[in-house]
Amino acid sequence: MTNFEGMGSLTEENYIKSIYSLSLEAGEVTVSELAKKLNVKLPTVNSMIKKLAAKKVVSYAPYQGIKMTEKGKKEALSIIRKHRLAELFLVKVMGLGWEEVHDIAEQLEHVESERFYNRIDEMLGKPKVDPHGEPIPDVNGKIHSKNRLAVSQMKEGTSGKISAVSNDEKSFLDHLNAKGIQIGDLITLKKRESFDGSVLIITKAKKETMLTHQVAERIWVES
Amino acid sequence: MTNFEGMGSLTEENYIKSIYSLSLEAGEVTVSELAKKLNVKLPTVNSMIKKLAAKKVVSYAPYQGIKMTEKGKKEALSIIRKHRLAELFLVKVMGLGWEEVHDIAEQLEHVESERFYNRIDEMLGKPKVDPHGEPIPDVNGKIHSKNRLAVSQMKEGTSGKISAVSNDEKSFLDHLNAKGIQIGDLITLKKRESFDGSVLIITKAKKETMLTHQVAERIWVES
DNA sequence: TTTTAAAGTTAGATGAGTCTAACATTTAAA
DNA sequence: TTTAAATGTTAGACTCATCTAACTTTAAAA
Ligand SMILES: [Mn+2]
Ligand SMILES: [Mn+2]
Ligand SMILES: [Mn+2]
Ligand SMILES: [Mn+2]
Repeated sequence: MTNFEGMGSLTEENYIKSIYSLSLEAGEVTVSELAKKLNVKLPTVNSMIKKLAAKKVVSYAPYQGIKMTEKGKKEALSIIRKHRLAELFLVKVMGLGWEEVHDIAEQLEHVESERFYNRIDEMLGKPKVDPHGEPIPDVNGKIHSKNRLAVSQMKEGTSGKISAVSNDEKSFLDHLNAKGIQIGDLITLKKRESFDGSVLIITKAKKETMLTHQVAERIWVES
Repeated sequence: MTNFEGMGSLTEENYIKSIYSLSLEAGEVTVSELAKKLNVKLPTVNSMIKKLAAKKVVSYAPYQGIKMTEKGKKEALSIIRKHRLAELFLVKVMGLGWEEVHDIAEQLEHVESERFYNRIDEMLGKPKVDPHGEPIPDVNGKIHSKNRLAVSQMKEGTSGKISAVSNDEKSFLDHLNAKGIQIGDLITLKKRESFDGSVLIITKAKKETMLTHQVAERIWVES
C-alpha cells in the first residue's frame, strides 16, 4: 500500500485540493480557512503545511499566508481532473443524478491508475465540462474557463443560460432539482430584492421562482 | 473521512479479505500465512488479529489458528462482491483487458457507495461470474460455485472447457494471453509429464502448448 | 497607543498501523 | 525424549494524522 513515487497520501491530496480551491478566491490561503474547510483544528493544518512546504507543494513562512507552488498547482489540477471526469462518467455512463455523484467522486479521485482515467476520458470523448458546469482540466492541467456571471449579479430584465453551479453538495443540488433548475436552462432575472438580495427569476418552464442570495450567488450564467 | 458504522478501515478490509481467502484452502488460518500474504511481519498480524477478534470478525485464542466468524464471512463476501463486480465492469463496460483489472479493483472494492455498486450490478445484468471465471457473491453473500477441476488434474486424453483461473495477477494473465488461453476455451490434455508435472494441451486453435505445473494448477475446467 | 481579540505556533498526547528485538510455545528432528 | 527449528507473542519504538493546552504574533478596538 505504498504511495506513488513523489505523490502524496490520500490526506495530502485532500489538503492540496482544498488549498488550491481556496487560493482561487484569495490567492493566499490562511491556516484557519483551511482548518474550517477540512474540519480539523489549527495545529493539525499547521503541521501538515510544514510537511507540504518541505515537499515544495506550497510555500510558506510562519504567520504568513500559504501559497501553492507550480508543482502544487499541477498536483491539484490532476486530482480535480480525476474528480470531474469521475463525476461526468457517473452521470453519462452510469446514469446517476448530478446530485449524487460528488461524494462518490471524492473517493474515485484518489484511485491510482492511468489506464482507468484514460479510458473514462476516451469514453466521454475528452470532455471539457463536468455535470455541474465546471471545467475539466486536460492532461496537462490546462483549463478552458468561460466568462461567467452569478445570477445574483445579473441586471434586472436580462437573460442568461445557466452554465455552472459552484457547489456540488447534494443538499444544494436537491434544492435546485426541486425548483427544476438545470445546467443549460435559459433564465430571465425579473426582480432583485435589495433588502435581502433574493431574486425572482423566470425559468425555462416560464415559471417564476424565488432564489435566496445564497442560492443565486452559486449559480452561474454565461456572459 | 470517518468510517462507516460498524465497518472497518481499508486496512481491516484487506485483512478480512485475506483471512477469508486463506480460510477457503485450510479452514484455519495461521498468523504466518497471513503475514506472508499481506507482506507484513508477524507481530503486525498478531496485533491486528486481536483487534479483529475484539470486533468479532474472527475468533482466536493465542497459539491457535484464526477462524472467521459469520460476521467476518459476511464482510469478506461483501468486499469480494465489490471487487469482482468492479473487475467485470472494467472489462465489459470500460473495455479493459482481464489482465489489467485486478489492481484497479483492489482500489475500487473499498469505495463506499451502495448506489455505485447497485448501478454496476444493474448495468451488468446481475452477473454471476467475474472476468477470471470466479463467482460473484450476490447481495446476501450467496455464491454459485461450479464444480471445477484443475488442468493439472485432468486425465490424459480428456477435454474440458476452461471456466476460471485462480490467480488474477497481471504477470500470470499476460502469460496466458501470450499462449492464447482464455475463459471458455475448450482444451484437451494430451500428455502429462510425471517428472515435473508439466502438461501438454491442445488449445482451441488446435495448437499444442506446454504448461508448467504451476500454471496448470491455476487453470480450472468445468467438470 | 495601549489593550484586547483573533489567528498562528509549539509542545506534548493519542490511536492506527507498522517495525525490530527479545522471549515463549509448539512442532519436527535427532 | 531431548534438542532444535519454526511459529507465535510481548514490549517498546516509529510515522502519520489528529487532538488539547499553553504560548506568541498580528490585527483590530478602544
Ligand atoms: Mn464534485
Ligand atoms: Mn463537479
Ligand atoms: Mn481480482
Ligand atoms: Mn477476478
